[in-house]
Amino acid sequence: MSEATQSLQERLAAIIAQTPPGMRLPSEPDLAREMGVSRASLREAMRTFEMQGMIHRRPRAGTYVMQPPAVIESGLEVLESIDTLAARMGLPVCMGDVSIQKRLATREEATALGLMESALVLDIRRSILTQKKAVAYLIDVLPEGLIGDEEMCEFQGSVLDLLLKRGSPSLQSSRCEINVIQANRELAKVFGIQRGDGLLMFRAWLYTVSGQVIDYSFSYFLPGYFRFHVVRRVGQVINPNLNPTIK
Amino acid sequence: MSEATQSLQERLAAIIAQTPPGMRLPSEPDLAREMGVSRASLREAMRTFEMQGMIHRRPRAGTYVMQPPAVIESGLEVLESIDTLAARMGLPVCMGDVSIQKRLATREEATALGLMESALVLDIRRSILTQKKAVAYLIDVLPEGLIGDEEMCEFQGSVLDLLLKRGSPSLQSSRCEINVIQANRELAKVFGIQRGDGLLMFRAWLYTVSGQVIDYSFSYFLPGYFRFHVVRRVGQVINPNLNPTIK
DNA sequence: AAAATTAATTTGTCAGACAATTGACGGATT
DNA sequence: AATCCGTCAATTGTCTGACAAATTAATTTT
Repeated sequence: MSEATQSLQERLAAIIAQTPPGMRLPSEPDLAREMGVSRASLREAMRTFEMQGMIHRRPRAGTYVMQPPAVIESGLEVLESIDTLAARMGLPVCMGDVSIQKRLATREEATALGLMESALVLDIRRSILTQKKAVAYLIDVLPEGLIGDEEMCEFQGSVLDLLLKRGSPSLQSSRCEINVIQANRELAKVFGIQRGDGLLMFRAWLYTVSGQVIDYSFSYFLPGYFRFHVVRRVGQVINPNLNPTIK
Repeated sequence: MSEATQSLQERLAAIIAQTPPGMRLPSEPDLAREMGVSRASLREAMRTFEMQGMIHRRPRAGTYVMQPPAVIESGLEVLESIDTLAARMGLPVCMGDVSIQKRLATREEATALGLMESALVLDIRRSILTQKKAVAYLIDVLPEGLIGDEEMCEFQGSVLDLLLKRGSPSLQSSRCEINVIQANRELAKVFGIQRGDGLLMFRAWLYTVSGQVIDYSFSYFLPGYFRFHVVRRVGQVINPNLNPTIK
């Protein structure tokens, strides 16, 4: 997305945010003039927010600001590191023991990352502490060689943040599977809980824009310390039958 | 969204789906001519799919079809009933015991639904069985009077499907909070598990287009029978500071 | 005062145009 | 023969101006 477009979207977002829910926005010609862009460009940006359910366009009547369904952007649909999340939730956290090792990929990991079975992977494990108590345990598995040793030195606790900061390869999205598991011995020890106690688990595949998986991760969370949510939409997403020639 | 717009989006979705990932789409003038719409309209539709990450537009180079990140539309971001989900996953399910009662709202429920503390609510509880084993337990709390008695007769197991079928009030989205809890006595009995065993829990607020909550629900899932996932995007969502005049 | 008519708005769509940059092609150079 | 470089068509981003259809407000009529 171009910079100008980004700027237009941000400015429009601000205008929408400053308009009380239920109120009508200025008409498109007025708003376009006011913002110094053409009506066509404005309409494209409008479509963005219509997709997000932030505005509702009634033909020949006007464009209305919707009641914000809580906070549309603060849910799981936006990918951010646990550290960033914890910081935003006001939870004072620090990184516990870090374990970094190179090893052979398991079959599961090789499949997930699209590697040969004998490939080497980088295994990064660390816990997140709050008040000296582990509340999250994160395991990232990446193809070996992706991150240089000198880069590893400035590892702050988040593989995602490191990749984002580096800027390459460009990341697109993460597929995150949500599960509940019973703590095994390793996890029980990490969290100081009983074996068999329930833990929230995310299994995630991090995709680049080219569609490759460059991070396969497991995240375990002690119940009660994190609050994840998703905004689910009522049938707005167009759902074509996916590429039959490839499938 | 108008019907013509819907049609254009569906046709464009089909074209995108039929184009192998990585390939370039026809240029905008060509595609617009081919589809019989103006370039401006086509670009608005394009923006929709760019938002979804299905295409990538490179200025002065072309529009490229992205590798579909697994199935973008089958995650939690689309709101569908457990019954619909189970059916799609090929899980043969049936509805277990149903309990419907009118009662006074608890303080928590009154807050969630925006009702007076002494208001009446409709409490619907039911379990979902597969092979005579409970795998999910659903509790919906709605304002009393929203659903008529005659409508309750054709209750098939999903409040959401009932509301969607009726069409009014128009639903917009659901805010779904994800948690893990330890089974209490009631839940242990329902699922036939031990007290303290971990369960996946969704707490959800169902919003109408006018921003009102019309369903406050708790859903409990036995681990292993359902697979929920979310596609998380890397910073595409514009995040304005929400309405300061209202907040 | 109420109803009917009229006029002004507003979104949806279209056609045509220009700018800036990319990427491929051909030619020149080493 | 291989490489480098300039040229040029192609493509997206953006703009201007316009019209249709329906809604909404204002005006007129009964």
